[in-house]
Formats: sequence, C-alpha cells, structure tokens
Amino acid sequence: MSVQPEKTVSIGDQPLQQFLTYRLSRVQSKLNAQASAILQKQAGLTLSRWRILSLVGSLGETRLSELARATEIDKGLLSRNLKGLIADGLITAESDDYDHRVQHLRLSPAGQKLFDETLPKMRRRQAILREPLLPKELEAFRSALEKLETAAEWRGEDL
Amino acid sequence: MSVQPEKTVSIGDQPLQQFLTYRLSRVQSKLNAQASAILQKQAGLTLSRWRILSLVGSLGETRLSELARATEIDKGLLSRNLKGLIADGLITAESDDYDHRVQHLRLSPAGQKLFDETLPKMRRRQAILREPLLPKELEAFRSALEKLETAAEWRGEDL
DNA sequence: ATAATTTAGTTGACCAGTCAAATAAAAAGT
DNA sequence: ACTTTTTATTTGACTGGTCAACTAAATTAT
Repeated sequence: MSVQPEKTVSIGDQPLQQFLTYRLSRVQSKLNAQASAILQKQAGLTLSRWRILSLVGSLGETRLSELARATEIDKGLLSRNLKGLIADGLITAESDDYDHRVQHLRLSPAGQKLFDETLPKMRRRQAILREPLLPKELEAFRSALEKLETAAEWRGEDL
Repeated sequence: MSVQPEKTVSIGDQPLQQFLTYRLSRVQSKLNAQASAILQKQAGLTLSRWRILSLVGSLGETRLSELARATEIDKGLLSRNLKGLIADGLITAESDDYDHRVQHLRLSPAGQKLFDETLPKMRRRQAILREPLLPKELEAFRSALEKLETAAEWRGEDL
C-alpha cells in the first residue's frame, strides 16, 4: 500500500505558498500572536495598547492627533485604547488651558514603570528575532521591506 | 524663524520605527490593503475569498478540513467564506455518498473562469512587487522570513 | 462680528477574524 | 451491540480594527 504524497498547493510552476505576500502575512500573523502573548503575560497589555504606551513613553508628552499623524494608527482606535490606558491609570490626560479640545498625554508613574520594565523585554525579543539573521540578510530584509512598502503604493491601475 | 524638527519617535538609540516587527506589520498592512482593493475591483472578491477560491482552484477538489490543515486558516472563517462563495455560485459543494459529513468542493465553471482571469493579474502583481528587489535581496528576504517564522515559534519563556 | 473651514477627539455601525461550543456522523474500543 | 473517541462542519459570542458621522472648539475669511 503506497503512502499518499502530501498534496502540494501550487499554481502551475509557482507554489501558492511562495507568493511572497502569502509568506509575509503568515509570518506577520505569527509574530503578532507571539507579541500579543508575551505582552499579555509580561505586562497585561494588548499589542495596540503597548504600542501606544510606548509611543507616549518615547515622545514624553503628546496628544492624540500627534500620535495619529506620527503613526498612521486610526484615530478611533487611538481614542478607545487611550481611554482604557487612562482608566487603568497608565496614562494621564490633562486638558489644555488654552485649547479646550486637546488633551496632553503622558505616562503616569505606573505607566512609566510598566514601560521601563517592558521595553527591555521587548528589546530582547527583537534581538532574539534578529539573532538568526545574518547581517546581510538583515540588511537585505530592511531594504526589501522598504521597497515593498513603496511598491504597495501602486493602486493596480494597469492590470 | 526656525523650523521645528520632526519629532523622531525613538527609544534610546533604537528608533521605534525600526523595530522590525513594526516595519513588517506596517508593510504587511499596506500590501493587504492593496491586494484587497485590487481584488475588489478586478474580481469582486475579498482577500480571504480569493485565497480560498485559489486554493480550491489549485487543489482541484477538496474539502473544508483539508483546506484547514493545508493552510492554517481558521475553520470558522473557511466555513463562512465558503458559504458565500457557494452562494455566489463560484464553488460547488457536493456531499459525499458514504461519509455524510463531508462536502466535496470544487470550482464551478464561473469560479474557474474567475480564477483563470484573476490568477494572472495576481501573478503580475507579485512580479511588480518583486521587480524592485535585487535577486540577492529577494533571496535574503525569503530566507529571513523563514528564520523569522521559526523564531516566532518561541513562546517567550525566559524573558 | 459672523459665517465657513479646519482641527481635536469621540462615538456608532460595521466587518473580519479567532475561539470555543454545538451538532452530527463515522470509527475505534470493550 | 453500545459506549467512547475522533473527525467534519457550523454556529455564536467576542475582539480588534476601519470608516464615517458627529460634537465641540479654534482659526480663517468676508
């Protein structure tokens, strides 16, 4: 009795799995899951919240609109996540005396503490992820990402 | 009057934007948006639906469980998307005579047509995305992805 | 002054994806 | 034969994110 060979998911010559966007999204979603799990365990934060917390931490003092501009994170998403972070006492919001629309955001002491504790862990994670990559691979990877990002601009006009 | 320098979002020496996972997820989400837009316009499909359609197209004949195993796409997601594809007449589902749980999935003529029309466009997109990359960059990129995928397995035990 | 425009931030509706439970049929164990 | 386990698929509840509409305040134009 012969063993069935694994059906290979391919399209003509090019296996589907090698469409680099497929590969990319797979890897991305795994990294995402990993980061989420680590952050949940280590800091009780979701990935978005960590991102925002660390942005506020590194900017020192901001406002929602600045975050939105600097990062392309959706305003709505920012607003909701900030609400949570403020409620949890990790970020403080002080409204501006002159412009009553804006809130000045900064880390609370608790937020700063969490940031200071978590950042090195996340750094270490980055290091571990990079570790297996050869320097030129890393370099190529960065530059490839750069180019892909540009190419992602193309709206597909002439297909 | 001096121009305010752009506030650089950095953490110590390492700018946040260069955390490669950040970069990766940014690029990924742009590519995603691009693919979605193109697919919507060219084929009236969402990205997931296209993925599933193309999987069925390339496997020739499958079932949900096989798709789930082969691709790590969630069963629930598969089920719902398939329902839609079937409703739209792009995929046919024939229930097995012996095992009444399974449905045999294949492309309908309409589905095949759409697949045949869309695949080359998506191929062209892949080509366009790859175009700016030097061969060695592409190679390094692939291998980096490979390594990252492995590294993403790590559960963060010893942080 | 006051109307029109822009900017800041919040909210609601919606969609896609994940997880777990539910159903139903088949296969394996006793 | 009949209980237990496994497999196939569907469904429901929930989460996270996107988009657009909305409110409110500030700025600009007339």
